[in-house]
Amino acid sequence: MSRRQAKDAVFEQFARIGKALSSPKRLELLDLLAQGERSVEALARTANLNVTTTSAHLQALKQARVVATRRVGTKVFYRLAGRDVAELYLQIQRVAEHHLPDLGEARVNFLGPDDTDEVGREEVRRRVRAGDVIVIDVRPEEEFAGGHLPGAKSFPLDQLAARLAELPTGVDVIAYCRGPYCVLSYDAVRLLHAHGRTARRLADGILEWQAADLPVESADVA
Amino acid sequence: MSRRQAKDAVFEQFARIGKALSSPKRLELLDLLAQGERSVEALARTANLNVTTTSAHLQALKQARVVATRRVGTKVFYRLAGRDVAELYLQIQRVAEHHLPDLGEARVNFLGPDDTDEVGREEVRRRVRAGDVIVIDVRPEEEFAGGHLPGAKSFPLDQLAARLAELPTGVDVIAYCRGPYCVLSYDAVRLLHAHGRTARRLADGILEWQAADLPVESADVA
DNA sequence: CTGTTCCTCCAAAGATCACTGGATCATCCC
DNA sequence: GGGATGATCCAGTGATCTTTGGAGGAACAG
Repeated sequence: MSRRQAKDAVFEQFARIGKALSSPKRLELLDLLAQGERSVEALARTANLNVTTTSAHLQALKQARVVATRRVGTKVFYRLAGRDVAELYLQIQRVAEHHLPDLGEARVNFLGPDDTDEVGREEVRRRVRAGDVIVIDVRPEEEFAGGHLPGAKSFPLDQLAARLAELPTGVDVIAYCRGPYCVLSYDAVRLLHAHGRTARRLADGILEWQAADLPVESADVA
Repeated sequence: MSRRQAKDAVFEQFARIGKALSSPKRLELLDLLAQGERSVEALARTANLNVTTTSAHLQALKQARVVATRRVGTKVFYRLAGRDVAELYLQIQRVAEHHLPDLGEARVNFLGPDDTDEVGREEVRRRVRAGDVIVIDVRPEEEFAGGHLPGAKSFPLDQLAARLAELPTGVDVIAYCRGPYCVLSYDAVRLLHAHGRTARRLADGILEWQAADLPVESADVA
């Protein structure tokens, strides 16, 4: 084998990772998997794809070794192959945010106007320790169970309106969800405002929290 | 526009970055650009592509905004759009290295057997400060000029054999080049061994050095 | 203005990829 | 074993991507 061929083979391997990340649907699947393992059918439902297509995309991700599987009965659960994959996904978001002007527009169309206040990670940590704030996790319950901010309470967005009474009045509320491109915390804060509460969003989400090596609680549902 | 469409539009933007990284040739071009700006023709020559194909790939990278251009006379110089792009590329390498078993084989085929000793970044820094080691940069001269390790001397691989006399005997030599997948430092160390010198490689290259926020010298050719 | 250099655009051919519906396979429950 | 569920495999179609040669455009030197 010539050196040129050998060199091509190396870049061919790198490109396997790149190819896995080259489809919007696959990135959406990775986005979901970054929150915890999921069955094929659950992924298909959330990503708005039919099961066959979803399975095909998952096979592509699996061949690039960025996801791994676990079988439980008739279900197959997919998960990210490692933390480095989540970091790679975050880095793509970062580059896109920094260099693609069209993303800003797409973001506003999806998340709505920037009418909610943001809070940084450090402020959240400080005020949770001080106890003068209530942090709510508005993702679906399973994702909360898979890992959440220390001290956070689970208030899935679709239960929030019905469970408003559980939130003490007169205390600042901070909502968070998957990341800066997740609509749940935006909707949650708008809902709380509509009910006269003061509420803000964590600027990013659980993924960035973990990437910053901040502590995460899991399992015991609060 | 429905929420679903808006969400798809966001992932569409992320995928623009992923698509840019989905071709082995484009990754090879990025690998070169990570060392400094280059003209289309120079890139084509080094990557073993014809100019038309190279230009097409560069347009793809440019549309994804991961590279930028600068015109000088009749030449067009391409460069990475930012440090975050270099970090994205490194993260892809990291994920590939960690999860793709085939990469190990491809790597040995390209770089040859693991018969050379490696040195870590910290040891290099320490011994450069102590002055009991000579560090040589075996990349082409232009890349050295674009930025190099503090205290390093430029000994492009193709001049190394002819300039052996300039290297004092009895002092350890450490060679480095672009990164862990760059063949130059491997060849340099083997050449030095063949001439009875003691020589080792820096485990990775200039890119990782910069990513670790270590200082880099530029311009003044030593 | 003319010729040269370097790059980009265009059109065509071949390869690869995404999606779909139907069939098949693995597992579990009864 | 029979039926149900969840996932994968397969074949076909339409779309997209890669590569190539040739034409065209920008900058420059004489």
